[in-house]
Amino acid sequence: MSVSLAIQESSSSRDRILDVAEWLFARRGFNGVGLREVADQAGLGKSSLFHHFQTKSELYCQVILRTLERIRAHVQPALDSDGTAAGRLDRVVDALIDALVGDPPSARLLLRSMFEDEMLPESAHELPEHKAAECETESMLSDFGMLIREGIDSGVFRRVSVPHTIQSLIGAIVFHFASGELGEKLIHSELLAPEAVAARRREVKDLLRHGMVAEDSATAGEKK
Amino acid sequence: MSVSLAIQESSSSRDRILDVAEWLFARRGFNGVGLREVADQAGLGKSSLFHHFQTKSELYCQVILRTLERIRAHVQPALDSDGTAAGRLDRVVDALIDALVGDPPSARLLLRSMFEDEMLPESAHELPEHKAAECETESMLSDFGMLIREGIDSGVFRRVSVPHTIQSLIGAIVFHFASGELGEKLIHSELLAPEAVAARRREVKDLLRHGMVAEDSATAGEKK
DNA sequence: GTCTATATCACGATAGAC
DNA sequence: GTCTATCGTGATATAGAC
Repeated sequence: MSVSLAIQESSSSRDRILDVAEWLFARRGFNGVGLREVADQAGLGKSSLFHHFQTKSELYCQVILRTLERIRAHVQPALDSDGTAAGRLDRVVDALIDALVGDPPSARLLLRSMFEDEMLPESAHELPEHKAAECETESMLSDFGMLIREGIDSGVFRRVSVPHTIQSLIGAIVFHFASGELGEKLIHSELLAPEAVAARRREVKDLLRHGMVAEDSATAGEKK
Repeated sequence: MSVSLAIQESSSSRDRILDVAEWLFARRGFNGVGLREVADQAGLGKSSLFHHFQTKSELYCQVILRTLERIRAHVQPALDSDGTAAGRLDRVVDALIDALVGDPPSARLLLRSMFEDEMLPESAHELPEHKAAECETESMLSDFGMLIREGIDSGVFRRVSVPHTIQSLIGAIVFHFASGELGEKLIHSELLAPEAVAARRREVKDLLRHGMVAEDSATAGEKK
């Protein structure tokens, strides 16, 4: 309906295909999307796709890789910024949310890609795009980990488990923006509405800072 | 390989089909699973499935519903328990983790089901199993919300956003156990290994209690 | 680069014997 | 309740004209 639209009329066929495929793969997954539908929405015949991408897997992997690189581009300045680990983590959270909001299908696409690897054909795992995507993922998770580790070592953060904290961050951020109808029913708003995005930023960062417990200054150390 | 196995030889055909389908749908999604494969692994011919389930959609919806009901059965006692909202929330977290760990495919299955609804055929949305599953989901989210609301009203929790906190909880808990290879690479352990599960319980509950910041008793109120 | 036409295959579902 | 056989469809991918 109003979901898939425009996509830019003045771009190259290749970019139009990638844009259409990104939306479709995000909403219905690798196996749920037919190249016929991609071709139609990109304004081409089905066979024309194979002049731009040799296989469906290659198209898929290029979509994933492009999304990861966009996120990296958003997050890198925050990682490189100055200040305490806590301040930088806040900026990373903001940058990650910026990236996901600026590329609406990306949250779902990434969440799906995390557990749809095994339903790609064997051959897809040999594609350079696939390996590059894996590498980019590892690299970003590693950078997040180093930031958290630095925060612990400098005494700014508790002695959290670094990998578990990364998992919680991904869960709290990426999952939220991937949650679609379920999330929108919960928050009674579109996930990408400006106030909803602002609220999400605030809630995630406050949760990271204070947890859920009220007035921990007064009762800290007493509980547990 | 070592993933799909045994499944109980002494159960009814119907239960074997449900068990096999649960594993397969969890790993590859609705469109990624063929009834041929379900039948093979259940030890039946493909056509025999249609004597137990009229359509693939019906099989899928019954798998989802069964999973939701198992989770409800685990979580209900925690919701009904006594004590502060904080204590009950801890028990709910534990119960939810118990449920996900006790039914290994369930985390992925649920995460997938949250955004695979729209790739089911139209007819599936009219199935009683589908409506029951939607109802069960809403009901459980509502119960979580009431618990958090009560914690805020009684002054135990900060004035968090209830729906956003639910989203963070789902993200931190369900996503983690659905994250598969990615999560296992991060934590350097199988997700369901007892120590890994114990660590996850601890990390999630500590994050809810204290956030990430160290020694908030000393610096509370100074930041922001 | 894009098209039409087609090859090949797997899918969900049905019919009907046993 | 399970089977074999089959129908109709839509998938990825290819061949080759324009």
